[in-house]
Amino acid sequence: MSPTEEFSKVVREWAKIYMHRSMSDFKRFMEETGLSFSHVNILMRLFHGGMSGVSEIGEQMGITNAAASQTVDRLVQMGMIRRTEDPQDRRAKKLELTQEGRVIIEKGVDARSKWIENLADNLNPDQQEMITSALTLLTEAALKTINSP
Amino acid sequence: MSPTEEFSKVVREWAKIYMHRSMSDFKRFMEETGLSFSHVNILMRLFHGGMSGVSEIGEQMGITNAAASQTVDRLVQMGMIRRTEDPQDRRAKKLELTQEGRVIIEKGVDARSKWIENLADNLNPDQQEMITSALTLLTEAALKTINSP
DNA sequence: CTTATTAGTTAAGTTTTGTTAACTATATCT
DNA sequence: AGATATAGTTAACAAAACTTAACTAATAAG
Repeated sequence: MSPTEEFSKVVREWAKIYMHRSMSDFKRFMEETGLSFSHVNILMRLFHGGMSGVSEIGEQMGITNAAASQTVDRLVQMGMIRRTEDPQDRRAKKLELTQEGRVIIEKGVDARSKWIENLADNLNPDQQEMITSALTLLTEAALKTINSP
Repeated sequence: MSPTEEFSKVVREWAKIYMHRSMSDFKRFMEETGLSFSHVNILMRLFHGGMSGVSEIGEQMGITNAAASQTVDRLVQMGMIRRTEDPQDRRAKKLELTQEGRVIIEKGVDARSKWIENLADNLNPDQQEMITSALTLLTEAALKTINSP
């Protein structure tokens, strides 16, 4: 196997393990909270960096305004999202997580981080440092490909 | 930031980029083929390593036998799966991809690999080698944590 | 000012995906 | 052989997640 093939293979192998773990964590989280994939998706977006409009959510999820409005409404009824009138433009709504919503999502995010910390415990400082440099390199290379698929 | 925190951060950063890319590729693939998440899931499992029973599919997806049977039937009607009687146990069915199914899934898998090869082009041989060692180490460490969450 | 656009909601109906329950056919156990 | 278990299918129905179309309210443009 050529070095590049080897590279390709280990990238895929690591991704397979990481994805498998993330997916099963995600699935368990959905079962525990009674939230659907779309629900978690929306709450995550509000958690990281916030977001204003109902339309924006629809656009990003590739669904109609109406569908987004209904899903958001469901989350409002569950007490996960607070929906208030935007004072700048009173047609629009400002969406943000409630205390309850934030706590639940935080719990999910923390659970995911914990596994990585666990991983670090199985690696000595030199190894951690080497992996850190390697992944930094990889991330930089990936960012370059974003505009050249 | 401590070396371990740095480690944790870059692992998450790389995962974020990789996942984002995988997800949008996956979504596009679903749109192009008209297949649902569950459909692709089943076809992928049959593609990698094959699988026999309808029940096994149900178990792995966390749905009932009946639901698995219906979804499989849908894929048979689409011409993606061939469903034959298992000669060893005539109650059971042997499921495998048809030519058409295999070609479609292969196309999806190839598209995903292509990006990684693209990535390699942005890295010189020394960098590739270093990343290969790092990810091998990381994968090994991850496998150790599987039985100790 | 009045017309058009934009943001969001609501109602009605469809599609997808799942469940439960009843059934067929084969295999296994005693 | 006869009772029981297993693999899968089918029918009837329920829930989730969409869509389209009609509607309200606020803003932007002529």
